[in-house]
Amino acid sequence: MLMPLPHPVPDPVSLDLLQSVAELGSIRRAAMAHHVSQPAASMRLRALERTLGLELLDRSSGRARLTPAGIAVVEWGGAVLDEVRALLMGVAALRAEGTTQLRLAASMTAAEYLVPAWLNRLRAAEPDLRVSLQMGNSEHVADVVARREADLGFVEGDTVPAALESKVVSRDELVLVVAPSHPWGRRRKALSAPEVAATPLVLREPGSGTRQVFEGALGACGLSVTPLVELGSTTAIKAAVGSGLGPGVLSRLAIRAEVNEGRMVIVPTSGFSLERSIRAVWPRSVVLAPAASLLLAQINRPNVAPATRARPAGGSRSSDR
Amino acid sequence: MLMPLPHPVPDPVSLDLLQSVAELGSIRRAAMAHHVSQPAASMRLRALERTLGLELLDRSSGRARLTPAGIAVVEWGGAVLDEVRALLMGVAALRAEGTTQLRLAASMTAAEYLVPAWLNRLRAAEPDLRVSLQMGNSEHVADVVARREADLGFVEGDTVPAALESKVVSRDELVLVVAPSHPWGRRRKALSAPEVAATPLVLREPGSGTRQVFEGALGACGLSVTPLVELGSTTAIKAAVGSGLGPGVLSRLAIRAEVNEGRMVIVPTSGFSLERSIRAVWPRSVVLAPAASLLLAQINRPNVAPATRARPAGGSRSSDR
DNA sequence: ACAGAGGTAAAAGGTATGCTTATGCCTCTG
DNA sequence: CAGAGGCATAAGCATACCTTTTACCTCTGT
Repeated sequence: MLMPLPHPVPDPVSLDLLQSVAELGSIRRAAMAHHVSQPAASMRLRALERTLGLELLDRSSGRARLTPAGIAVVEWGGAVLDEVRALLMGVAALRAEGTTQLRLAASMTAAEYLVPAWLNRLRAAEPDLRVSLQMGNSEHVADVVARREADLGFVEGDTVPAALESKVVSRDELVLVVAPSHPWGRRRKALSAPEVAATPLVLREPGSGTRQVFEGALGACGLSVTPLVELGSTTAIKAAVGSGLGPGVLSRLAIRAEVNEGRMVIVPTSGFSLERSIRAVWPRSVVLAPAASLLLAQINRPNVAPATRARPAGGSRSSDR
Repeated sequence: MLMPLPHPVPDPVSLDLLQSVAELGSIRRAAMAHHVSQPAASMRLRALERTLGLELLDRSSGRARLTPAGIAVVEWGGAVLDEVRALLMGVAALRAEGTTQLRLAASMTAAEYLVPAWLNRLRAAEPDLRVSLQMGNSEHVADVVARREADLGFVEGDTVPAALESKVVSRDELVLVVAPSHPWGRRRKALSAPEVAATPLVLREPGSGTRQVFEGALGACGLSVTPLVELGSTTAIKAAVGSGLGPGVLSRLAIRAEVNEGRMVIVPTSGFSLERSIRAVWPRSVVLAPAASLLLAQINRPNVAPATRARPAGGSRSSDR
């Protein structure tokens, strides 16, 4: 089970303020940018230094200058703030009901793991674009798009209604994961379908989408699953697997961070496929809404470091800043 | 210039509490895990719902259950919390002075962008390992390691003292970046060295490491730089370039998030190289400290999704969860 | 050398937020 | 139908935060 956060937690607002100090070069200007008085900013920064136990600013020369530790905290805090912004983008989209220029509908997996990042990217090109997001299962999404209640949808799977145009934008796959301490944690040889079927697993409850996909894949081999425990949420499964209860089955997207940070290990399997595409879908016979086509372009333009470039060996998300 | 965070900012502690509700299935147990009373937890969660403007929990059935929006916020919040944890790992390492089992020394670039992720990974294998981190320029790091005041160091460049063993663990590179709105934002043809030298650029101040490297690379072509403005911090340059002031020169590691989210664009260049290795270094004639070799193993074990697997097209860090 | 400007810290007062304990209501279960 | 588990409300208290005012410090330019 994942531990709660240790007690002295830095406040995002204070980290943001420190960010502004780094950008603007003085506490006074940072305070103005945040619409607070200068003493308030000074106090916040001092409180931040106290909770972190580090001297972030050198005030001895009149003007406040960042210490080396301060520079590091600015960078690390920037990563925190980026995630906060992504969360806020997602929340704003979920909340927006009327007065939106781009109405999205997405399956749970796409909405949870992909959409906020895309929105964050879209914001760079169109800061004032209002976006709304509707979540549901893939059929619901296709339905909503077909009825023109959403401009663009994101669904899992390769079967889309004939009335919809579609394009693959990402992939997902269910994978078998264990805690690093598990005997399978260092296994290199792929597990066969019968071996997987014979193993008691931490699974979602019957009827859930991932459970159905998993049962279907094993069923295609004439096998059935043997649940160890059945839990109602992805997070609960992560916690159970992470605590060493047993192997679990989860979406690869859902455990990317855990795997990158070494908190979980993917066990290779063979003999059955749990891969699914994630597709953008939109009404055929209709011109794509301008904002929707812009979003699609943003998603597809691989404006990132070339794939030939090695990712840092550690590869954790924190290094992605 | 990067805008300050919008006003209603979710509290990490509340997000962590919501995480525990998702894991444990009830507000009461989440409250116990966080060592607060049940009403306090209930109030925090209600406050979180108010600030986000979303209904996260369905309390109508006695037991509190996550709504679809709640599930999404749990996942998005998890990304925030991972970054917070990485920051706390880094801060703890910076603060730790005595009583540590692993003493690290790292150049600024490595410490800012790589070390916290590695520490986060190390924590999964050895949760109780105490790590200390010292920051400095590459010569200082090599010095500290040679004097046995650190067990392991991370430096930039390919020249290491003969007394030290070394191993490449990552790469870095200075790149030319512009705002997406800049004419060069869509340029595909690489800029030549003379073109770069003729362009007024946003640069670090003379004497800084990145400035020296950049001047050296152009100097090797018989050219010199033409500064547009000179700023004292990476963050200030990011802000200036992002606001469209002009092209800037920064470490690729420093702008990974901005590029992934489309807030900045890397302009291809040719004719001069600004690449550098990042190497781990340790004393030759000495057995590597056990914790140090464990860390090295963690860094090198590519226990992540296979590189052959397509990353999500959007590729922002938020999608890395 | 000196005056002015810009920048930061300290003190005092008022407001708001958060936590705790005690208590009541609701919903499932047997 | 009774009991248990779980969540919300209420009252009281402590703490944290922001604001304004004031004072000290450090650079800069004449």
